[in-house]
Amino acid sequence: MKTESIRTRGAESSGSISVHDQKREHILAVAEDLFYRNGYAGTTIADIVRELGVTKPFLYYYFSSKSDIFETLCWRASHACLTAMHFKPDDERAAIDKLREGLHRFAAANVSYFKSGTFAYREGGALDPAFMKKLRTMARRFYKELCALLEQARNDGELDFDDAKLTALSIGSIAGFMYTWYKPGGRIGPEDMVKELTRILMKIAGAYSQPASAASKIGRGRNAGRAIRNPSI
Amino acid sequence: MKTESIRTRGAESSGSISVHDQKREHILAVAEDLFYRNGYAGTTIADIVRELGVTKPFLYYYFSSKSDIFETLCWRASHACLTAMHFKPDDERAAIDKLREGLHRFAAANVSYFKSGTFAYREGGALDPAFMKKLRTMARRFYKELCALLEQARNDGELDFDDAKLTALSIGSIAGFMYTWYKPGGRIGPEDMVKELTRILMKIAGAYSQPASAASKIGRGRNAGRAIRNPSI
DNA sequence: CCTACCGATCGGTAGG
DNA sequence: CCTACCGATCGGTAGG
Repeated sequence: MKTESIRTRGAESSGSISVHDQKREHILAVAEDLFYRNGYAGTTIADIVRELGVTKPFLYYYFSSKSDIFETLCWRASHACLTAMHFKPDDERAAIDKLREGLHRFAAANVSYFKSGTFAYREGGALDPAFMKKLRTMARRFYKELCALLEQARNDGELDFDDAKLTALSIGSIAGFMYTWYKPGGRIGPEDMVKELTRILMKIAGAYSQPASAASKIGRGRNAGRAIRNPSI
Repeated sequence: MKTESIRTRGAESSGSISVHDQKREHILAVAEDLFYRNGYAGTTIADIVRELGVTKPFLYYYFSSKSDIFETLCWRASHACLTAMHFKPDDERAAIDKLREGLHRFAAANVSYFKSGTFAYREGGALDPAFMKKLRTMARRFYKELCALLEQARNDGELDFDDAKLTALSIGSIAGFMYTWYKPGGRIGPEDMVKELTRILMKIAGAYSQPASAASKIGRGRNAGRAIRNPSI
């Protein structure tokens, strides 16, 4: 497969995965690609088994239904993306540093799960309402955590933005729509893509400065224009 | 069909729309809402006619097929959003000013068509390949025009960004994913939403300063709840 | 784990 | 002979 370079799940990479789980993962990988390309309703069980070279009852031995496969994919990807802003309660770092790390994790998760990361948003009508509710709760927590960090960092004088919620939604949107244009193996490799995306997300938050490695590229002073807008800082 | 949408919109605002076109527009409005909420495959002809309180043959008198309805909606919205960066050849203004106007038009079109603006991306599998090709050509031109303006304005010393294509795609992503969170009648009215979105888009491009008028606070929108369909800028 | 097959529901159209 | 529809049902295909 093409995209497993970034997605390193523990058991899978250590080789201790059972044959049963291997077959399950293969079904999931093929189904993920078909759902990504043709949508939930546009993908039939017959499509999946044809691509796998197996029969329908084979598939139904591993999964109870079409939605079972879809929800498994959906949950994995959404969980990976939406827990990026979780930090341990004893993490005492500055808000701006936690934000930068969290947004980097968020960008990395979205690049890694670019096929299924936003299934929940695009195919909400096809999902079980109870399952959707759990995903919505997780998404709400993500935005709550992101908004809190944004406002803390702004109070610290590190950020410049108007509306926290709208800023957070814009950040989520860049990752959420990435599936329409990102393809692995393109002009920009996955690692550089994550770095660039993180920079753009920090830009939306109105970060005054970038990490030293990136700041060297800027010829014209960033702080000159910003300082005029917010003389209080 | 696809090109008559402009004529229909003009007649709509002047009040001289025929009874035939009124009924056609009513079907489109109901179908747009259902496609938006349940997706293309998740919406049946039976759903649409039930919501309308008519029969299927009534609907098939106005449209030749389910995809005919969908493509009409898709084309209108995509056309409105993706022509935002068109400027007359004799427009001699500075790139930064054209960019700001174009991004404002783009934000306004996406707010106005928040239900159907990104049907083409989410439901590509359901659309006719030839139709999809026309949409992709239009999208490519949008990004080409946007990239050109971005690079011109950067050469003028007005912008600060790394990669033009990635910046343009990020700008498109914010508008493209807005359908997941924007609802008219929310905390921020449509006019303020367009202004704020435009500011955020300019921020991604690395604009050093904002126009004075945009510094106004967002809050109680006067026209909250009324979607702006025809933003003449 | 396959062959064979089901209940239901889909988009689209017949005659009047 | 046209328009604007209605009650009933078509052939094909979906998930299971």
